[in-house]
Amino acid sequence: MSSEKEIKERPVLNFIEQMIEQDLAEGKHDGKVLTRFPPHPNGYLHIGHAKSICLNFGLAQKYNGKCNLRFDDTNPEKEDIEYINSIKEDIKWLGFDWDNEFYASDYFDQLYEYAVQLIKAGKAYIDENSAEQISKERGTPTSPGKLSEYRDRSAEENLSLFEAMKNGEVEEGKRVLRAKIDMASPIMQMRDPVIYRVKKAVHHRTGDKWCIYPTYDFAHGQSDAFEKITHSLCTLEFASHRPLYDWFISELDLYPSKQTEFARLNLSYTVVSKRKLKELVEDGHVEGWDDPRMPTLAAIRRRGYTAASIRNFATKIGVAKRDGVSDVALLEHSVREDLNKKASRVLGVLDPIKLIITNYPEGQSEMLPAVNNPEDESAGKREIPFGRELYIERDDFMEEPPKKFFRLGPEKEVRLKYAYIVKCTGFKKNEAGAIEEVYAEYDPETKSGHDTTGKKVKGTLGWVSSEHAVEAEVRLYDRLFATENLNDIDDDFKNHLNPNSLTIKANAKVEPSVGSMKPNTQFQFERLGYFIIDKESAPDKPRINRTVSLRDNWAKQNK
RNA sequence: UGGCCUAUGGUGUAACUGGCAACACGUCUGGUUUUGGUCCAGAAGAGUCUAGGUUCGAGCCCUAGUAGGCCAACCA
Repeated sequence: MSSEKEIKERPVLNFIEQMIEQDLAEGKHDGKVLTRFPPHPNGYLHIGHAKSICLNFGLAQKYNGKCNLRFDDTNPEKEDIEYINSIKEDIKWLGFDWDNEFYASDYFDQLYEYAVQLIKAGKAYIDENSAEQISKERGTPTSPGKLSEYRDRSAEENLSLFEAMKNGEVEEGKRVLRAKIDMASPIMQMRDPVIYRVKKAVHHRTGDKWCIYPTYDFAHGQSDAFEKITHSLCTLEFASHRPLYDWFISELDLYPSKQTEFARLNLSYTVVSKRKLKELVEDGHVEGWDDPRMPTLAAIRRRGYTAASIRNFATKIGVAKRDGVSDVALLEHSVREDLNKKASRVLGVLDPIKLIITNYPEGQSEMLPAVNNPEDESAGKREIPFGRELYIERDDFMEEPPKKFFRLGPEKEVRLKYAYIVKCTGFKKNEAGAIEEVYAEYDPETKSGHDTTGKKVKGTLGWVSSEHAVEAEVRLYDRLFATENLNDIDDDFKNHLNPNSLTIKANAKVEPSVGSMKPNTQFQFERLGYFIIDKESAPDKPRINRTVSLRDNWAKQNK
């Protein structure tokens, strides 16, 4: 019995946690765990980065370690300070804080010294071939490369040539520093990789101090080592760089940080690639990087996803080496789960039609108490106005309803949430044949909370008093793409965009309390979904974004 | 004529390191409900890529295949 219990309670560890616990058990790194999140400040963070952030910061928390934020800024041509700020904002929003804020550029001096050291040891040389020539001589994965004609220069000559590079005496593309390793290696990265190149660009931090910059391979591993990172986690595509990562650590006798690769996140019905996202923005398929349909953290936040829901999602998808596609349904489940407990409920009508209670006195209205959150009693109550003329959802009335339709139709009875039971007595159509008004009679004895009739109805409808309603613009978002797995296609991914990813309900009617909500307030429109007041909402006409719809068994049945 | 990685329900992960394949999402039933939400109860769905081998016993180990991914930027 006890063993059975132990099994159940045994924590499920991913392969990285298993490795760390083994390292800890063996007393490696003095029992320390130091990770880092190393973004390249050349774009906005997306949900895939969130996985990495949760992993790196989460590991540090779990094992009482630390996690650095390090900007991998080795290419001044592509980087921008704007991105640095947005990256920091996103990480903080996700609920994490870094131990140190570092930049690869902090290490440029040291890196330069290491390059010199390599040259002196005969382990690096200046190549004067063009990029094209170098590429050609590198060979292919199945055939060995050719030795560069410059490979065997003396250390002295390399040194002075390198110094000339550093001093700005060399044009871009004319000379590079290469590590001298093995041009026949089956690992392409080991075929004398370029480790320094000339770039006469102003760096956002070092200004014009340098006109040569280290490549990723010469900067990343060393930066890890300088910071004494114990576990350097990166995505699968860097696996073939690991031998080189280790080579530098060994040749330069550095702290033995260990690189471990895990599968990046793929999400169904969207793309998670900076390049592709950029294309969507630039081609105008979305309104910007924070268009709520985008998988960027800025967009997700604007859409109304909570940080907790993203963290929970990251936990649920786990970490492994096999690359697959996670289901957005799990992401959606994660927000619903979080918001169900936190979001206040309000009434709103997206696609309004009039409902007139013909036996309710004209000019009269009353305030009715409504529960703010049935999942959280402490959220309290509020009062909402009821009157003779209401708006209800167009979908909630059918002229010829099927038997399982629990809403309004001729002769049908429903409860108006927090109010009365009403019975439909008729309706009016316009010339086009669309329903314009629905008529009903209410039973005063069925007032919510005071119903003495014992009457039972199958359906409950949301409504808004037309006299008191606030008009709002509601944006309904659907999946950005119509294709589930965008990795499987062989045509342009933009052909798979979902044409209905955005629906704007320009004249939604919402209960008065919504009118005074501040931007970024989240709530549930009962029976409809979770929503957020957009950050650019206008006070006179709220702009509201739908985060996610509620699960809807009725809609499912009717598919 | 290469190297590295991966393969478990529809999806994502587990399987105490060799002992009846589990959890979550999704799907489907039923119940509760003044949200067709939540919640509760339950069901279906894989025999672990294939073929051999080791073993009393293999998803885990070995061999050979197969399939997929990554590697040939002066990107990261």
